[in-house]
Amino acid sequence: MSIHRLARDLGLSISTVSRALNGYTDVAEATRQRVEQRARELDYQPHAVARSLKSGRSMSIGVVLPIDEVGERFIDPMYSRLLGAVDAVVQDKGYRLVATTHNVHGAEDELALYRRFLQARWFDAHLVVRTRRDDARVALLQEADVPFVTYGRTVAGERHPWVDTDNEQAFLLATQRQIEFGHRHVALLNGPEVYTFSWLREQGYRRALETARLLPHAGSVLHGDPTEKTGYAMARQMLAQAHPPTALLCATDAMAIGAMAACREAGLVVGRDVSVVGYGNTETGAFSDPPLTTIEHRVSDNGRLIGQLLLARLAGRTDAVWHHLEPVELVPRASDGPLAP
Amino acid sequence: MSIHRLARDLGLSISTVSRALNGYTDVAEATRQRVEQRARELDYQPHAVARSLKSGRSMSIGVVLPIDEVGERFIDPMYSRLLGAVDAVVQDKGYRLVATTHNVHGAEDELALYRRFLQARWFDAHLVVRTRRDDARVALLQEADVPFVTYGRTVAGERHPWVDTDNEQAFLLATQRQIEFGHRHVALLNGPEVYTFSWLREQGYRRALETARLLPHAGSVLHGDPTEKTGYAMARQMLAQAHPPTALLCATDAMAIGAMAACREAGLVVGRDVSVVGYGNTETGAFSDPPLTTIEHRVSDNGRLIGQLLLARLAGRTDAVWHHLEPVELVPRASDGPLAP
DNA sequence: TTGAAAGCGCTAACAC
DNA sequence: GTGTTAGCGCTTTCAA
Repeated sequence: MSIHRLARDLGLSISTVSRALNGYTDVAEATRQRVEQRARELDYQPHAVARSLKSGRSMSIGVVLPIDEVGERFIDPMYSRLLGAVDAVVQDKGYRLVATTHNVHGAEDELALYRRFLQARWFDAHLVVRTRRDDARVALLQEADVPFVTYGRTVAGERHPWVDTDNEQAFLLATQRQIEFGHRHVALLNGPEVYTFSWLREQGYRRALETARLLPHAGSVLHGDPTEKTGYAMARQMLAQAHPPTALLCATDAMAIGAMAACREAGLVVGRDVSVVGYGNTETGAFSDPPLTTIEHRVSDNGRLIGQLLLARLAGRTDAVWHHLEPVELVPRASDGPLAP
Repeated sequence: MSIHRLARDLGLSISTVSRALNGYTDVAEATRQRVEQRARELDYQPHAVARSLKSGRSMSIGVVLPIDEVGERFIDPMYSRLLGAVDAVVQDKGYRLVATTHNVHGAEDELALYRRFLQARWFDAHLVVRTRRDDARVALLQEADVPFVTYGRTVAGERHPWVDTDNEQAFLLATQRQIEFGHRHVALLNGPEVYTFSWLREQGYRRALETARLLPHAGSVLHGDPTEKTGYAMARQMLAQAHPPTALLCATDAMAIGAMAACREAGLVVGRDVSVVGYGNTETGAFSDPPLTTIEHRVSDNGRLIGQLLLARLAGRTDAVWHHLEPVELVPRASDGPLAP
């Protein structure tokens, strides 16, 4: 059903039909009624592509989701919550958040993918996740002058809108807590080094140690994928040291689940012999044994704010709040505790 | 950079440029070289929307992902693996899998969303996930005569392409195993009743009981969201019965994690006093305490096959294998075992 | 081998 | 208040 057929059916010109349907005032009320009625009956929907070509806007916002090396899994399930919240907000203005995947080890590199999207004008705006400190995607988007918001900061942060959780504060809190528990050797099982969030978390960790006049032990910071498997492997490596750490701070709850398994395997009781802390406050952590001490980072709130920022940019507004650092909260549970004497 | 500007820059007509770039043979080789060279230099990309309007194809495949009641989370993280695999396959033919979300409790119902997509011709093909036995989306897609593949079966299964895991066999295996362990009261903590997979799993469960000449106890099948929280709540309810079950089969690993927490809370040792089995073979289950006995269901293989089926349908081929029931495998670990005497 | 021109379905300026 | 018409950027027929 095209506007052409609808117009013919009604004995009107297509322009009149178009105007009736798009809320123009210079259409007789009776005509509008008739058109709307018939459009509903015939289940008419304007052809999205044709409308886009004419208007120059696709009414969709793109986000590229990273897939890990085996091409089988979004790096972190929390993206689900983030995207759901963004979508809910932008929907009100007729926009749609559409997600595509990028296989980290696929043929095309991520930057080329962005370039294609930008030049083909696929999206009216972009959401960039999993930022790097020096992020080429940001440079690309800035150059193309297309609206975008990043989830996570970059070194160019003052020149683009971003929303982020306070990663530094999160690991400052977690580290301080272990120090207060009497731990002197605290290890950080961090995420991949290239990402801003990993860098910030390490900053928080180091700052807490410094404040307590502790020196980070050699080899007490490891980097790797935020998965159970990696958390397990890292924890094993840590515990095999001559002087193993007594507290393990993990970049995600998933890593902490893996780390706890390694501790059990080494005959340690988590929460008594060794402290383990996660990040993300997932349900899994809440129901693990022992329940996982973790960091709550309100992903949905971040998503909603990102949605609002995107809408503001799409509306050409530059006066909206450009940056938001979401505070975090430590959720104390049973996986950490005082250093055993 | 439009084809117009590129043509002007080259001193050629846009039609010649178009043909040179699209592999037509009636273009002088020298001209083609020159055009391709310059296009690369100027980083020309055809406008995706314009091309779509002309060709009638968007080169994208849509999938609508369900978001749960709080609008914050894809119902199941395994979708990530599925979509990654599908995307990897269809990319080879220039297609792109794009995911949009649907909030189960949002303003617009899912069917209306599909109707909009179909009439606006957003996608060349659709992937339908989380099927119901009588699925209105399937009827809609069939009526619209647009290529689609479902992940999961429907009652109309013989008339549309689908890929599914053998849910029935999975729970037949899991139930049989408990019966062999000596359990006589096996409970099923199932997913939401409306979905085909829940129905099939219950079929498998009942079939195993019947074969062993056991009657399912009253109230030994519950339905709910596939989350840790729900698994926990259901298990609590089960264990509070006068004659509680000694084995709990869960629709997902996440539910099983929750169920195990409830067992611990009731003072039961999982794997000794009570059996718990999950489904999905997630990393979390592998590293839980005790490690979770579960069902492996090769999501990525399914995704690859779905991709191939979609491509076949998009190419107008109807001779391709239309249905695929992927076999499952039970992964024995320590969360279940012989009935304590 | 190349260029002119039609047209995909729609919106919006302009004419009546 | 309504119709005619010119594009949006591209592909593809047709004529040269």
